[in-house]
Amino acid sequence: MRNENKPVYLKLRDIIAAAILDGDFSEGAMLPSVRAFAAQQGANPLTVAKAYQLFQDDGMVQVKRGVGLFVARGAVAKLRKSEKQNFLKNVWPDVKAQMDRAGIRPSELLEDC
Amino acid sequence: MRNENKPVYLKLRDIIAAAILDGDFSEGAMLPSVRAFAAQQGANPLTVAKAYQLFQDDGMVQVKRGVGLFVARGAVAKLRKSEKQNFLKNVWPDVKAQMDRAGIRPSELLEDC
DNA sequence: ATAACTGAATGAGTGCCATAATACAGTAGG
DNA sequence: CCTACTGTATTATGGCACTCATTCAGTTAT
Repeated sequence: MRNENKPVYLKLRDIIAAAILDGDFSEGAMLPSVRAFAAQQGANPLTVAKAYQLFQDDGMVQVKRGVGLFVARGAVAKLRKSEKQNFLKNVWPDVKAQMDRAGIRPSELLEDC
Repeated sequence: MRNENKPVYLKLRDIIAAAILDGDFSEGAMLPSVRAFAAQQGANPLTVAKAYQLFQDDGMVQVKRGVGLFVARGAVAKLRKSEKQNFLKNVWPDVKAQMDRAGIRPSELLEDC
């Protein structure tokens, strides 16, 4: 697998990012507290905090100390753009090389286009 | 990046796999010795041995102790099949999910089809 | 025999990850 | 005020994966 070999704090980051992109948390909405999310995911609160920290560094999550963490304005578009750039720059080249080596044609993967 | 965060022995594995799939080493041919390949790649011989070990475990590389490592019969087809199955089962689902979340359409990535 | 090459095992060192146990700091509500 | 909730900092610890230096073991050619 690919998600299994990833550190917990990065897996948590992905879960949060997916939730934000899926609209589970609108902009301005409060995210689950560190302790609550830790309990829900069966993880350590500090590990959750480390995951949240990644979003704070990018300004996608605003912290109101003593209150909670909130999805920043414009975070959804910013996150989607960031995810896209990362995919095109870091993920896709390797994926394409892997496909070429394995002899996989794109038509095997897609129904449309 | 993605290859940068990967352990050296897995990067070496990929290099070897690509070389075999590209036909740089035909079936029955001797692979570079552990020390030679290590020197060539600027890696430690034991790390190279660990990479080679992965192929031995799958029976794609035959070892003649004291002589060298050789590409096993049927290894190319076996390797290509293995790479394909791994891609379809472990890589592609995550990649597709990532594309959907980031709003990337397949047509942005492919010229043909 | 001996030199020069092969792969392989043992053990140690290193760094990241995850956790635990506290303690601290800020905010809201009764 | 006080309680209960927020996020955060500190320190220590255990575990695990990766890497490597050393050494051993097998083969071949001279």
